[in-house]
Amino acid sequence: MSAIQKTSYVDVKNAILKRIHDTVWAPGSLMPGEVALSEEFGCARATVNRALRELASDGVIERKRKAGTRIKSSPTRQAKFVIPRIREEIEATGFDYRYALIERTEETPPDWMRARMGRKGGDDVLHLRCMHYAGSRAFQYEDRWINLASVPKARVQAFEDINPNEWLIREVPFSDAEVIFSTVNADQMLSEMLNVPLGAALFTLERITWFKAMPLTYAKLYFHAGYQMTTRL
Amino acid sequence: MSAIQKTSYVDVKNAILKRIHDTVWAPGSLMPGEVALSEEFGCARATVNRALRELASDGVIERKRKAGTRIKSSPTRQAKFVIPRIREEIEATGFDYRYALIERTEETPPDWMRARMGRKGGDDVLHLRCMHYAGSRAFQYEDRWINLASVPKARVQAFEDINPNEWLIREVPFSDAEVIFSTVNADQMLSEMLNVPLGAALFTLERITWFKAMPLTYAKLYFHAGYQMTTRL
DNA sequence: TACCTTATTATGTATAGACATAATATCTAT
DNA sequence: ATAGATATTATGTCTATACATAATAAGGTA
Repeated sequence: MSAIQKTSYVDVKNAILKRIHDTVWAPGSLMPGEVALSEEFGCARATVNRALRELASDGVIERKRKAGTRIKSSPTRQAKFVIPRIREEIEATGFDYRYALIERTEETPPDWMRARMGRKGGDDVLHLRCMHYAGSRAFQYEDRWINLASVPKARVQAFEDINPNEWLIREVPFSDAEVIFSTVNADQMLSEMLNVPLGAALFTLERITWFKAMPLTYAKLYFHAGYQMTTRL
Repeated sequence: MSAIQKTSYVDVKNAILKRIHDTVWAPGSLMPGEVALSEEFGCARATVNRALRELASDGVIERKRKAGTRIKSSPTRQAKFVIPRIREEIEATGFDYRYALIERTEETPPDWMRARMGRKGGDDVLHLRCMHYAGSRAFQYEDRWINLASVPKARVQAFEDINPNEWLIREVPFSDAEVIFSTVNADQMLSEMLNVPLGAALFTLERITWFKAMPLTYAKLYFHAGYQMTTRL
């Protein structure tokens, strides 16, 4: 009835995960090479390779050419967080998304920002302060700086009808980004903007974006009180 | 001197990303199939396949058998956060890691917890309250519940010399986990434990872990003031 | 001993060909 | 027209083979 089942890369993955958990292969130790494993499991080396490649990207093992593959002594469990576009995040909950520009100025970047973005931040930056609403409720306050040396087109953009993020995604490609989650107590300005008590704990997301070592933009997003980010692993 | 360079899956990836950004292929639209692309790029279908597979796992495109591959209309940028083991996180900064158990009780789970962990939470749980220190500084307060129905071994474990996380990782395999980042204002207890002012904004990480629909453990971790999580994409 | 050159080796990637599978499109009998 | 069987098709995966590359080990020379 059933033909012989070929061993899939998923099977190999599971078999290896089981051995790691049963400490057949101890943490930190070297495990057999791809050729040995492919013989043992009765499959092609490419199959083992894919299994190991995925395990490595999952953070379970570490691979080095010639040196071989070893079990990570501290399996760095990693969580993938989807950073949603705010319009979709809000519209997904059934509310209308509304955006408002509060202030738009051209400045020379403050020192702390220059430090964050690297030495290339010597030029003028466009500073935008804006709000994002879900229906009638304040959802997020955004503090945005755009490097005018690397994004000159921003100088002639009003940002009154489109939010900086959507505009940037459409207009400017980026190569690297850094994301920082942290918290802050609401100060006077934030408490008024987000309609929360003074001192409320707010979730913040900072994002710095580069294109090949050239800083493009820095944003700090302050979420409404009670905001949370969820993921499964 | 230099032989003809074969087109790598990285090249294909980049070429496709460029086209998506230049809206050669509009968001939501169908892009050419693997065979067509492999002919165009002059490489094997497997090469294109790997490029597309990775782009899909990066959240740039969506693939379905027979239906084809289409550009995601909202490219869900995702950030991979490494959730470090606290001992390593602390020792990496040069401080000594110290752990202290504050309280260990067996309880019936409160309603809010039962709701979080699913219906299987009807049994007894082990409730642990503990602290993690970096040198002499309070680093993290941990509120941990362990489902004794699914982890009976925990009943005979004192948790005085080993922290719950390290013990669980070693003893209990899990299949699924949910992670939630949020914030909270320090209450009286937290302000004393973490040595922060009353009301300070604290970063919190909740984690629920299952093994095949069976809830194993729920933990809520409260970090010291100023804690932040960083990642690059 | 210190330093440079040269194997050696495990992983990394590319390829052509084959079959599997899921989802859609088409055809057929009622 | 409609429900069910059948064909078609794009992706998904496995195989065997080949060559590339990085890192280590081994060997030889000053």
